Amino acid sequence: MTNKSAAQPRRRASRAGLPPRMAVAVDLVILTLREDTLCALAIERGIAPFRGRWALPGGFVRAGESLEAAALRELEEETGVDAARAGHIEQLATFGDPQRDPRERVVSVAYLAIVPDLPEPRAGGDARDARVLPVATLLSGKVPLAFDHARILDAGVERARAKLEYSSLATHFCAESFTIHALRRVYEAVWGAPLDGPNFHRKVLNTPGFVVETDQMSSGGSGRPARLYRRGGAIQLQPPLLRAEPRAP
Amino acid sequence: MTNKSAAQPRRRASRAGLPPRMAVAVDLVILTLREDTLCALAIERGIAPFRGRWALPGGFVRAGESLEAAALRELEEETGVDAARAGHIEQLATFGDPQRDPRERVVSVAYLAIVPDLPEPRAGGDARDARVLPVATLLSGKVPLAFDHARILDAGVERARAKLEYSSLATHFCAESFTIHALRRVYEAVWGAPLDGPNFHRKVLNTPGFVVETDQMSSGGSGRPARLYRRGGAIQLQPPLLRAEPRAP
DNA sequence: CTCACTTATTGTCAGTACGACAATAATAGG
DNA sequence: CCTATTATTGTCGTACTGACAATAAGTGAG
Repeated sequence: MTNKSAAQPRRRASRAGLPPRMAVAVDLVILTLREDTLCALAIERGIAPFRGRWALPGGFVRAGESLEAAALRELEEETGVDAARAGHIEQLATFGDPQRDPRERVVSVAYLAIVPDLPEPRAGGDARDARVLPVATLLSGKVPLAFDHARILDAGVERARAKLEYSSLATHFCAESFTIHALRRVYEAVWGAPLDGPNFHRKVLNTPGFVVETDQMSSGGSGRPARLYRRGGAIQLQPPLLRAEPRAP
Repeated sequence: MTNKSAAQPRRRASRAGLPPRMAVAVDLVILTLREDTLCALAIERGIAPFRGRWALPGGFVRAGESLEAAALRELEEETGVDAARAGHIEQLATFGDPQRDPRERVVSVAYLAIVPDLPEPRAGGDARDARVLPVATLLSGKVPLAFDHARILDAGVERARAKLEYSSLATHFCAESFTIHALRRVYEAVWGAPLDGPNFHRKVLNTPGFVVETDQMSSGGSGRPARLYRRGGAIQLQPPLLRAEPRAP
């Protein structure tokens, strides 16, 4: 050890000269609504490590491929959904604990994707099975997730919850056109709390650029038909749709 | 192209077997207030590439070192501020464009740090100079930043602006104890807009857990002495301190 | 010591937004 | 035609907001 400082008079030499190389992966939190329940795509791993455990879809970033491109490629590989059909995709956070992958150092950049009407996935590649499962099930601990994927999923769900307040993210859970009621069910599913129908209705319509009216109405259901709306141009909601805390009497 | 699928019967084989390794770095957006102006720490690079250009402080992640540990280590190396004295540090985003570093593929995880009373930095290591410069100057384009650091800095400033609304981040720009006026100057500097003093005062005191009263008063200035407060336990502000849009008459 | 000046803090007030909930509208099914 | 069901609009009291006036409590000049 005595030769260490002698060989490296500049204390940063080892860092600047020889940074360690690491594998870089992307993992995806793909959220969708199934029967008014917030669900995420999960993969049953067919190979070690964590063989047989559920995990988030993901894979390694290729040489010359941007992080976003890797995320979109994985999204399409695992779900068949291309970038156009994905409602929304954004970077979530990066997880780089030295021990998070038992094989070797892997730094994983997590992405959050929202897909309306996610098709039933098919297993393929390293996956033994692939399913859309309720987020509550995946986070309950009864089905332990591989790696640190429980933390990643939790971060994704929290991000979605927060962004519903001040962005138009909720519309990306819906199809091209939707009713205000459907939009409210998105909020209720993601937040896990009921909202007052009439007040929600008014707030959405009073938020400029959130939704735009179409001349079509919903059909088929029981009760009065509802007007259909499309996503408006707004990205940020002004004013935000804050989570209501019940008023004290 | 015809031999591509023939050579790889399993389309994932190359990915699962041989992920490319990349250098992983952390870059820091270190924000502080100097004379009511939002400033960031910048380094004048002493080595190629971008020699002579200003850049954000940062460095490579070491083997066996977590991302957060690398960020804290760089923070201390560049400013002498240890984790305890840093008001706040959080992961910002990860930048991984294949071309962002001309030498080789480098994936950089950016961190946002808030430091009250940032000491005047000293140049060292690869840096020819180190200074605390106004964010407006750094983002004006007059002093082009190295790599994609302008984007990173912009992301950091935007994060800080957003978080002032719904978190107690602003208190981390202040020293241990501070006046409401000082807190307001933080908001005004970061948002770049003046706020109404009396209304701000009331809002801060009506937000539970934002600040806690001390029994001390400010001294020395002209005018009535102000009560000193400390950071409260709240992390999220409920209700949030929304950026006021001027009321239409 | 008194007064002008400066800054901190509290008050006032009208307009607005919100949550709770009532009322009305529009369809389907019997 | 009647009822059940859902959509949409109204009502109302409270709370909050922004604009700004008023008061409190120091400093420094003379």
